[in-house]
This record gives sequence, C-alpha cells and structure tokens, in this order.
Amino acid sequence: MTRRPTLKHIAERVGVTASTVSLALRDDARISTTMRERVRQVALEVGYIYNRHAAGLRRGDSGTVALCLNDLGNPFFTEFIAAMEQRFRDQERMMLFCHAQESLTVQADFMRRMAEHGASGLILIPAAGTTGEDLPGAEASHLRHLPLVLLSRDIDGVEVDRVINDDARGMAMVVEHLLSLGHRRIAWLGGGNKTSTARDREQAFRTMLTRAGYPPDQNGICHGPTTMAFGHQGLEALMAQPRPPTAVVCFSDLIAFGAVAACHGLGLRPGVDISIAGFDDMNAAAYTTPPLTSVRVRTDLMGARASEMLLARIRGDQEAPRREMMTPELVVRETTGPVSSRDRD
Amino acid sequence: MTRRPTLKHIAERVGVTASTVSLALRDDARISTTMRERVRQVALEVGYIYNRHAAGLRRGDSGTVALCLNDLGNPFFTEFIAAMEQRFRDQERMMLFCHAQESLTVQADFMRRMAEHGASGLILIPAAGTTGEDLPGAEASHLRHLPLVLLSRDIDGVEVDRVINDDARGMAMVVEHLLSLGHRRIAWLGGGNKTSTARDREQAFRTMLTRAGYPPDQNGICHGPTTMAFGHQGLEALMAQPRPPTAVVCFSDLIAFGAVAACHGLGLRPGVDISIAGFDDMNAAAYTTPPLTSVRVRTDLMGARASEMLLARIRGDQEAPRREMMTPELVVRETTGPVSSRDRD
DNA sequence: CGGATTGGTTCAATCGATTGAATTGCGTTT
DNA sequence: AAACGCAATTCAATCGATTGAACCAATCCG
Repeated sequence: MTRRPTLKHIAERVGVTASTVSLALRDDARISTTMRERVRQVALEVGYIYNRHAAGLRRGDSGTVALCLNDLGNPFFTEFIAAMEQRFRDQERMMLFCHAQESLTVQADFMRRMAEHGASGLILIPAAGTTGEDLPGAEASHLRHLPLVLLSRDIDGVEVDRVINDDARGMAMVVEHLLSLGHRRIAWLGGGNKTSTARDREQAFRTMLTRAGYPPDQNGICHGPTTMAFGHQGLEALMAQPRPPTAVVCFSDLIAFGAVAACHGLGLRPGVDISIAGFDDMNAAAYTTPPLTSVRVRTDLMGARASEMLLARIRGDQEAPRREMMTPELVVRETTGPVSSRDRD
Repeated sequence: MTRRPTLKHIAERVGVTASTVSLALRDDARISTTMRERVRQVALEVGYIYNRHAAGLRRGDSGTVALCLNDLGNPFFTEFIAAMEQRFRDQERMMLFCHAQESLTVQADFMRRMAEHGASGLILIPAAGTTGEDLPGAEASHLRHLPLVLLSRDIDGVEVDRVINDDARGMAMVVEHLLSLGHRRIAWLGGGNKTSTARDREQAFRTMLTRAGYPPDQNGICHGPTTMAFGHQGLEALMAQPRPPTAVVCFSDLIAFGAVAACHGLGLRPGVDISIAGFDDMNAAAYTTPPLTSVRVRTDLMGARASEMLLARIRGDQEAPRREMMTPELVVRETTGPVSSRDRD
C-alpha cells in the first residue's frame, strides 16, 4: 500500500516539474495541449487524487458552502435543499450540510468547523432559540468573516441577509378563510415562542381574530412540539373540552397531519364536523384524507433566493444586508368547510 | 480587514514559538498548565481560527465522515441520520452529507471530493443503478482506500461492509397477513428494478403469492417512482380495471400514502373496501387515515450498526467485509382487513 | 542581423500546523 | 562539583499544491 501519488510523482513520470502538472491539470492557458494530454493521461494511470488540503492551504478557500438545518424530522425543511443544491452545483461548489437538531451547541460547532475549513459561506435555518450572539456576524464571534444568509427563521437585531416567508400574511389568509366560512371558535395548535415562525404565526392568528371581534379563548391555545404526535394529542385535548372549537389552525402541516389523523379515532369528519388548516403546504399536504387546506410556502423560491444572495456576498457584494419576504398563498382543499349548523353560535 | 491570525501570531504575543502554541492548544502533556492557560487566553483575544487545511495537509486525515443519500424527498431516508450523527459526534467526528438525487454523476463527484478531502470513511445509500464499478472498492477506482459501508440498498458482486433490511422476510409477512385475511387478488404498486430494495421486495411478493397458488396478475403489477403522486394515480389505475384487486401491496410507505389518499376520492374505505399495505413504517405511517399497516424497518439500529462498522474499518479492522441483515416486523394497523364478502372469489 | 515577441516551462517562495528529536534550564543525587 | 533526571520548550523538516516572476528557445519583423 504505497503512499498516494502527488503532483511530483506525475511530474517525474512525464519528465517535467510539478508546476507544469499543476497548471496542466487546471487547464491553464499557458500549457500546451499536448502536454496537457500527457499529464492527464499519466495522472489517470497512477491514480492521482487531488489533495484539497494542500490546495486549500495555499489558496485559502475551499470552494464549499455550508447549510445548517435543525429539524430533519420535518420534511418541510428538506424541501429547501433541492433548489439550493442546483444553484451551487452550477457554480462548482459543493454544499455540505449539518443537522443540528435544534441544538445550539451542535450548531455552533458546525459553524466553527466550517470557518476552520474555509467554507465560502453559510446558509442557516437557525436552531430554535438562536440569538444574534450565536451568529457569525456577532462582533464577539471569531466567525465574522463568514458570509451568512438566514433562511426561513428570522432573528432579531442582527444585520444579515435573510429570506423568510411572510407568515403574518399567510396566517391572515387562513383566519379570513375560516371566518368567512362562519367559524368563530377557532383554536390554535402549535409551537412555543422559540422560533420567529412560531411567534409570527401565532401572533398573526391572535391579532386577526381579536380584530374580527372573536379573540381566541385561553383554552383554545395549545402549545407543543412540531410533530404529528403533538398534533394528534392536541386535537384530542381540544375536542375533549366542554365547548370545543369548530376550527383548528395549526402552526405547521406536520401538526395538522396529526390533527387530521386524530379525527378518525374521534369519529369526526375533517372539513365537515371540524375544520383544520395547516401551514407550509408541504408535498404530503395534498395526500391526507381528506386533503389538507394549507398555506403554500415557496421553499423553492426561497432556497433559490438564499443561494443567490449568498453567492453575491461571496463574490464580495458590499451592499447593506437585505431582508426578503416571500409571499405565500392559501391553498384551500377539503379539511376546511362551513361551520355546521348545530355548531353555529 | 487583517489576515486571520495563525499560531505564529499567538506565539509572538505570548513570547514562545508556534510549536508551543500548537502543543498547548491540543492539550499535549508536554506543555505546562500555566502556559496552556496563557496560550488559550491569547488565542481567544486575537480571535484565532484553527486552519484545517494546514492541519489536514500535515496529518493526512480530516476527521470527517461522509454520508451520501439519494432521496431526501422520502423522509424514510432521513430517519437513518439521527442514529448516525450521534455515534460520530461521540467520536468527535463531523458528518458531512450529500444529497445525490439518484444521480450517479453527483454521487461520484461527492465520493471523489470526499477522497480528495481526506475523509476517513463513507456511508453510502447508493443511488439507483449503482454498480460495483461506481464504488470506492472497485479496482479501477482511485478511491479504493476510502473505508465504505453500504446502507439500506445492497449492491451485487462487491466485497464491502453493508447493513440492510431483510426485505424478503418483511414482504413475506405482508403477503401472509393478506392471505390470511382472505385476499387472493393482490396487486403491486412500486418501483422498478434499479435498487436492491425494489427488486427484493417485488421478488418476494411474487414468490410468496406464486407459492401460495395465487400468482399475481400481469395487470396487477404497476411500476412507477417512489412518490405519493405515483401511489395516488397507481391506485386509481388499479381500481379502474374490470376486476380490481382486493388488496394492494406497496413497495414503500410513501407510495402507500398516495394510495390511501386516492381512496378518499374513489369513495373506498381502506381496510374495509380495499386493503393497503406499506413498507418501511416511517413515522408518518401511524398518521394516515386510517393508520397504515406497514413493515417496520429499524432505521435506528441500521444507522447505528453502519456507523459502528465504519468506525471499526477506520480503526483498521482487517476482517472480511460483513453483510448484516436486520429483521423487520409487521405492524398491523387499520388499512388492512378481511376481504369483503362480495369480493370473495 | 539584432531586437522584440510569444509560447512553454521552470523557479522558488508560500500557505499554517505538526511532531520527533534536540536543547535548555533547574533541581537532585552521589 | 560532576553527573543525572526531568520538565518545558524550541528546532527544523515536512505535508502537497499554487502562482507571479523568471527563464529559454524559437519565431518574427524591420
């Protein structure tokens, strides 16, 4: 098991210097076509493997871009990936990603590691509870030169590029839709206040209902993790109340899936006996029984835009950080319907 | 914007050499505690960032482990990740992953890149259509020294470690279950022959039915991509036949989700008018309406085992490659039930 | 024919951390 | 006082690729 071949080995075989080989392999115009061919040939023969550490050390950049996600258990987040991968691949950049599982420590480790590794930039869907202090942009941080774009979840008080969904608008559409169907007792099933999405959506939910004159009941606000399991038990809890809601708005589709599933056991027909709305409109939303009413978040556009913004920063764009909002749209399917006559107030 | 600080800068400040700083930061026993403290302190002050390229160049190993997935659109595959991350984090190894989207090119690029990067090892859920030629183990490949473990999908004719589910056994359980419920016209909804899982499951399906004396009808075999959309339209197609099946076995849960959803539109009650079985038992399987009968694949155990095998290889284990099979279990929920009397042959 | 041009290649310094061997300093032993 | 042991630090070579400048030879032009 011999040592892995280097430029020098190739150079010796061909009878030139390592410089020539380096230039040849990288298609430098200074090298003649014949030489290039010979070098290529020999490189193949000896099984040459480019050494990124050596190159990275010399050049200072590794040509990679990092993505940090925090909840792979929610397929919604994986939907962002496709659009981004495409963009970076076009730029011959590799995207390396990390699943931090909502752990600030893991997230910080990853960011540090990527800085050490000379990553060109970072797209971050921040872990719940992330503050400005935790970001590369923070003065105290050693990472301040790492270009950064926040995706999907916003963070207050930092000057960074970000691409987020207009959650307030999306939630307004949901509430208006339900009100127009005659619902008045509308409950909330969703996350706490650890992410901007959870905060913004719930805030909008409360504001809209209050403004319409039907402020949400304290018992109608049910907090819990963003999982199907929570959606399931949450709906059961809501419906066990003496005066159950006629409609339930879920923070996310994942929760709504659980809620819709719970109806089966309770003998309720979603869209008839109870209205349920989700948020995100992930792929699976069209495949619940019956299909879920939700708010389409344009993960494709958001991912693409985040990539572009990051690439611009990497190229050295010096403009002030931008905060871009994507407009969502309401997708009415079958889990929402008119309030049944016997439920009407 | 000054250049980022190096060991040398710290050394100058402290009044020692770079060697001392290096040893101090890495907690080498040779360095006194006081010095270690001083170095640490200064490193923090100047905002030192460890340079992985330099270290990697010198040491030849980057301490990272790579994972290549091919279908993030299917949450089943993300279920493997959690168990693996844990294991590697315990070993202070970072896991970098790639979503190759079933593209052999992207997969190959990633593997090459990881070899160039000096990754310690690779766990691969191979892209559909991957052959032994595409793997680091292949003689022709330049990657032959990269420790490799195959996960979930098997590949013929290569000597590599692998951890796979016993698909034949799982499928046998499904078919027996349906036969025992009285089903005789059982259809297949699933992928082609590009992955071992697709082949093995379909093969077992056919064998079991043939052995029982009810070989599947040619019209009862419906091939397509592993998506909910295919499951949806596939079920509609099957039920549109003059003599529709009384039960449908799906290659995977994702397809089954689509199939179950299609029932709603067709006015069929899964588990009553038609039996549907999935495979994988992903989290969402318990939340369809009604809950899906499926085969539990132990992604947690498989992920853990694959990590352990890879770590053993990295440590230099010289034993012959092993092929480990995990035993699945049937999870009967409500989408399967006795064949209805009017359908009985 | 001399000088300039061009194309092709080599020179040599450089990136920053690592590590086995060598060195220094200091107290202890004989 | 010489010899020794030990701890703490430094020396110096090394990893492999990159790249601006220098070099050389052949060709071209006035």
